[in-house]
Amino acid sequence: MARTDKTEAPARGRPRNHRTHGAIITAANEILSEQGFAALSFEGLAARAGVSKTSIYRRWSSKGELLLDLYMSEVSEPPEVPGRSFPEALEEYLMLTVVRLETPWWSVAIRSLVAEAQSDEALAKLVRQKVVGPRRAAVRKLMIQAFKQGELATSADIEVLLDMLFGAMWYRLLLSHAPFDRRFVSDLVDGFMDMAGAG
Amino acid sequence: MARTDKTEAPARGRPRNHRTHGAIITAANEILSEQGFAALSFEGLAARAGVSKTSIYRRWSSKGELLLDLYMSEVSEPPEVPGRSFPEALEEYLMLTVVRLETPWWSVAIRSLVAEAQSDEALAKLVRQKVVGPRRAAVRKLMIQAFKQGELATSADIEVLLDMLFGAMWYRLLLSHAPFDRRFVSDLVDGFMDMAGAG
Amino acid sequence: MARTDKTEAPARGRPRNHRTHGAIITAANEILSEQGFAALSFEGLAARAGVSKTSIYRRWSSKGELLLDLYMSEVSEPPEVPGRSFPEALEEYLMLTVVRLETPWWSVAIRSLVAEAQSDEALAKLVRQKVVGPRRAAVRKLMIQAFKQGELATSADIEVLLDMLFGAMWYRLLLSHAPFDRRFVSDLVDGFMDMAGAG
Amino acid sequence: MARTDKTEAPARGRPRNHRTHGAIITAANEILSEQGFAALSFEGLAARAGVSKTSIYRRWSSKGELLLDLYMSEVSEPPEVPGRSFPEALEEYLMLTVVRLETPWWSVAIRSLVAEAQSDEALAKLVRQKVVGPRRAAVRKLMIQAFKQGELATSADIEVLLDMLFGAMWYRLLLSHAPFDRRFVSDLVDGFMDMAGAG
DNA sequence: TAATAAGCGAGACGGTACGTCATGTCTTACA
DNA sequence: TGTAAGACATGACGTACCGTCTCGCTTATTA
Repeated sequence: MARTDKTEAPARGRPRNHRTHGAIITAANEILSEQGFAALSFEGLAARAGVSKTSIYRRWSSKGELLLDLYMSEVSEPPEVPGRSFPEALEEYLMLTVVRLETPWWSVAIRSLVAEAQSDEALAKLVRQKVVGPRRAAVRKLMIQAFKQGELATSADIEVLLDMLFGAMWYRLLLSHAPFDRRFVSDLVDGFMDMAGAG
Repeated sequence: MARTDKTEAPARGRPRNHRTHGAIITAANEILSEQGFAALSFEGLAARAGVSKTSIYRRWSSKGELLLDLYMSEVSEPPEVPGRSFPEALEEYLMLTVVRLETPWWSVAIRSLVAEAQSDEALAKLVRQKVVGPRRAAVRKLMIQAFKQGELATSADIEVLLDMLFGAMWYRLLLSHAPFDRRFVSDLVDGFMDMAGAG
Repeated sequence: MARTDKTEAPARGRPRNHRTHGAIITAANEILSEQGFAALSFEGLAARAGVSKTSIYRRWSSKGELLLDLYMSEVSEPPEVPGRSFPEALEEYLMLTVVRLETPWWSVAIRSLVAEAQSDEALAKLVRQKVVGPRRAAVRKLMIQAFKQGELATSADIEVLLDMLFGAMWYRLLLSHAPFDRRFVSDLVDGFMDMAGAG
Repeated sequence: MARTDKTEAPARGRPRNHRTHGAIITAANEILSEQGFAALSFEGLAARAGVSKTSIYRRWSSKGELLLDLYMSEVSEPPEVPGRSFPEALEEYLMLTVVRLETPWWSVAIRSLVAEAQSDEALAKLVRQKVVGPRRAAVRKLMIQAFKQGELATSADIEVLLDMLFGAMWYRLLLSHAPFDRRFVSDLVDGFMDMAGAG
């Protein structure tokens, strides 16, 4: 995360130039799209953005932090659409991810994020907080409601149910043994409801 | 994979020295255990193994290839134990993975392998062939038998069922949002049987 | 030549460290004296000088360039001593070279410089500019004066005369078929005056 | 020199294959013509000639030795043409060298030979024996005859005279400060005769 | 005719060095 | 204090050659 997020900021000395900031973000996104995360170096990024390395290090201390920032800056909260049945709501929610990942940038970003997190515990923690947690929370909320309304009927642990749903998604995304597409989400939700649905 | 796997060589030139080979493997395993995959460089590996860089490049063209070889050389086929019920066989099979991953070396190896594969399609393909595929095949076989014997009763696609089971495993392993332990496997199998089991 | 010779830099960024510079020069001179030019590698030089390879490459792009710099930094202009006859002045001038080359360092340096220039046209050009040209100019000046004052009497082209004198010097130096010593210079000047002198 | 030149040769074991020999020579000449001596490596040469490195090392222990062999194999003795005046004979002799060096191959070969000899005393000795010595001997012979016949009149040491003539040639060849061409040889001989000739 | 000896290609091997790239830190002048 | 520029030590990259070696095989001479 950008280090200025410390909220205080009494603003001493020369203020940060937001054009510098933007140039870095833009260049990073371009490199990510064109060559992937492995090709993203602070050195090359500085050159492409026309910015000094110092200015980048001042904002992010690792490639992972920068990557997470890029990722987060693009995510927006899904609109709550009430009045749906559980399977509809679930499919709609999961579909958002699939649709997003049809854009190569997103695919590269999220896969790199997880890859990077394997050897960077700080980043891993952030990923759990910013990416994994909120999604589980959203679906957990849907599930609890569905249990209440009798749409779900299983004695399995709800956390395990979340693991099975999201796990299947990440599994296809990261291991690529089969397509990660709308059809898959549809099948996944159908299969899940077939097993866990009431009736 | 080591490049000598090109089927049958007619044995020309000076043969490979298996001591050299062994020294590399040993040193690589040590570095992996002690410092992790990020600290594994061909340069340092050569120094530690007392071997020239050329001798390493001759065998593996990337760190990922080497890593997969290290991984594969340690895997052994699980003994077939007949006469079990499906949930017992499934739990036993999945438990093998959990037990293995209690050793830090295994955890580092497999997580690095997947991380590396995110930006190396050739490696990704090998991982699917050597790691993902056989495991799915093994459990698929168990499932088919279970369906026949009436232990499983669901109309969900079998591939989706595999995605949910293995997905949950990988998800906990790679995202670490919750413990990846024996308890988890037990809960997972219980939950799965609760939903998909007959009766 | 060191790359900073680009006229006047407006001094941007961190300035070059002259201690780094000095350490390189010193180490290079030592290696040259002790082991000769063939043993001079950028790798070894960096190690000996306690300096990074980058810092060397930043200054010189080839061993030849560095060598010329080492050579030039040691050369000083010969003092003009007026009131001599032409043969005395000539002998004194050429003798300076012989005396210098009695030191092994000089011999190694200049011979390596010419050797290197055989396959490096950029270096060859520099050698002509910095080494060959000034020496010819100095002796050409003496000759013109000698012609004016009647000390030389020959209709041979002055450039050819220079070729014969300097050529004889380089020939003995590079081919080593006979000693390159004070006696030789003395004989050379005597022979030259015997043929080209007036009277 | 090829190591088999030891004259004895009771010929045991499998005899050398002259096609192998020829392939090496041919390839070496090609590389020399196309890319120069600096680009000539035993490794690359073996590949180009379709020959093993061993086969090359068996014949020549260094690039210099090989180069001298290439050079010598192309040289033929100049035909003695009697009945000429000294300046005519001298010019004809020196002109042979100039003409030969108009071919790039020759220029590269001889310049590389001298360059290499600067750091390889064994090669230097061979060059003196095979290249420098015979040429000096030939012209020395001409000079002695010329002195006897009154065509030369100078008290300068004959060795110094040879140094001036050949020195001027090598000087232009190796330092390239001025053209090394027929015009130069003509001027050189003219200048020399102007100074040293009788009358 | 068998033994012996060398030639030969292929290619492994431990080395050394290459020239480049990226890291993260630093130092400077200027804003 | 931010910034661009760039120096710096470090360390790794992947490649090229070096000169030596070890193989299987071939081609000669000698016993």
